Amino acid sequence: MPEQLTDKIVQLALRRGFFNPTAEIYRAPAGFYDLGPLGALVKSNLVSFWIDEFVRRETSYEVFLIDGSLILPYDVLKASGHVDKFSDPKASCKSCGRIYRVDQLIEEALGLKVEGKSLEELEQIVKTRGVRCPHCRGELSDFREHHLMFKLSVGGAEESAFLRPETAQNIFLNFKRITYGMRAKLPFGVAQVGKSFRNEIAPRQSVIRLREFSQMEIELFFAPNDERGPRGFEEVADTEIRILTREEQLHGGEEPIELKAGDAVAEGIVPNRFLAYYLAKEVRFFKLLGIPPENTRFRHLLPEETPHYSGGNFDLEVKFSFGWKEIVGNAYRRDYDLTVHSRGSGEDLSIDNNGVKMIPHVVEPSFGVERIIYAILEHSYREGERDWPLLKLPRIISPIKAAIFPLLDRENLTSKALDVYYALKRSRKAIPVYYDDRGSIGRRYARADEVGVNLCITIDYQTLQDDTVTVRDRDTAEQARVKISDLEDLIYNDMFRLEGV
RNA sequence: GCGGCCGUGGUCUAGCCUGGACUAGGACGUGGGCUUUCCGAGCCCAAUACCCGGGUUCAAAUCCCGGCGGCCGCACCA
Repeated sequence: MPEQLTDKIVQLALRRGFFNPTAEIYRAPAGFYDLGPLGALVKSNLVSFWIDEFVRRETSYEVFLIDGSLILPYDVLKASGHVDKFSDPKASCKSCGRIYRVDQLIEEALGLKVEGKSLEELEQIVKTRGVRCPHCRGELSDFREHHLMFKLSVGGAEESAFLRPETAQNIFLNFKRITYGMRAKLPFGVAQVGKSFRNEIAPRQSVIRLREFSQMEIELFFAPNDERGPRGFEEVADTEIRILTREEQLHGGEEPIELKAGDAVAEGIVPNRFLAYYLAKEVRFFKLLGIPPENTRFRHLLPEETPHYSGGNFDLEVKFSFGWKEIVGNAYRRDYDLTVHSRGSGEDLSIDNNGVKMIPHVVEPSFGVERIIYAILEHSYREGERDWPLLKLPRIISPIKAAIFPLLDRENLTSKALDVYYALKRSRKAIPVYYDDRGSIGRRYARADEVGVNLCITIDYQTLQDDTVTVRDRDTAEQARVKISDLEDLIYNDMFRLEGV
């Protein structure tokens, strides 16, 4: 059985410090991962790049970046619907201890539809109809709700609260202040990057399904009757997007249709231009991250997969070695969130749009950070191009931008190399670099390639004569000789080199 | 959460079935030393492992039970 790509990526991640299970030395519960030194750099680079592309350099409307609390009071999540929707009724068998989902047990045993019934009602049904453990016929007891949210109690009064199950809620909670404080006019966006928490039953696949994970999200607020869409929509209207339609899925098909973002709206497949704008933007974003469009598709979620208020959800799925997997969720949530929070809080969250009072609609692209990191790793991993593995990370994402090597471990070369290294370290540009003089030069190139170091700088005997060094490019392995005085700018410019668009 | 398979240094693994000679072997990697004038060269030295707990036994990496973790399938996945 050949070794799978996922195994290789996970091994590399462990070995070289990209990520590893949390509290490994204690064998802690699954679903938590720490980013190591290189992983932390990759994440920080990815987040910065995303903020650049979706917030700072956004010219179609204003996007405000906020940073909200991870702990949210019970009432917020009750109003949003999470308290009710994010829990499953469970019970355990008195004699064998197995745990079951009560609703499924009843449906299987009695063929009854019990959706929407309360825990107490379900317990009644089990008791009166004599539903028993399917495994050992034991009596069922200990009926309780399994929350997919982590429950907390806050302060002396032990007020009930949860770790947020998505970043989005903070944005709705801050909506009124942002519209006032920033004098925001529709359309405008609010972005947030941060942790979310879901107490998954079975977290799996390393960093793909976590109980604690990071999201990069935008809530884009707009007037529902705004058919012009974002400023500059024309610029992205020709972008080809690949959509796995509902019809195709109903036939069990896997083939996406390909059409222009503008046409997708015109043909009524994508509900509005704001959503289509993001779909097009995402295609470009991931292309820059080394994930080609042909390895992506937008899956139009089926009606039963989306909440009743959804105006259409399109998951951006990427082709991994183990199959297609969602890495961005794009949801048209209409006015649901602001409406329920108006009702829940008693605060009027409508907005004055050119003299008309209204509750704006919202489109929400939500990016899963860890999944994207994993996708980038898989798509940049190369075997066979060299005698060792090579990680062709996008240059802007790679954790280390340059490595400094003396050609040989000789005093005159190492001291010169360290001079170059410290000069780069001290630079105001704060470029991540490292110094290595261990083993042969070839081995050092191999070590650098394996973690995607963009450039390798070698100090040789000629350096001692004329203050020039060789610069080796990771992707071509070609070398150029450059002046030491030009190095800082060269490395700095190189790390912003984008390929793909 | 259910079912199946699995858990040996940093990584991959040999050994487990058929308990004892296992002071647990190897490869790669790592640290140190020598060597080395541009793509994992070579030599020497060193450190590091039987997931945790209980049981059976004169004796457990090996057999049994439980926990934790991993993989796969089902379920779940705003």
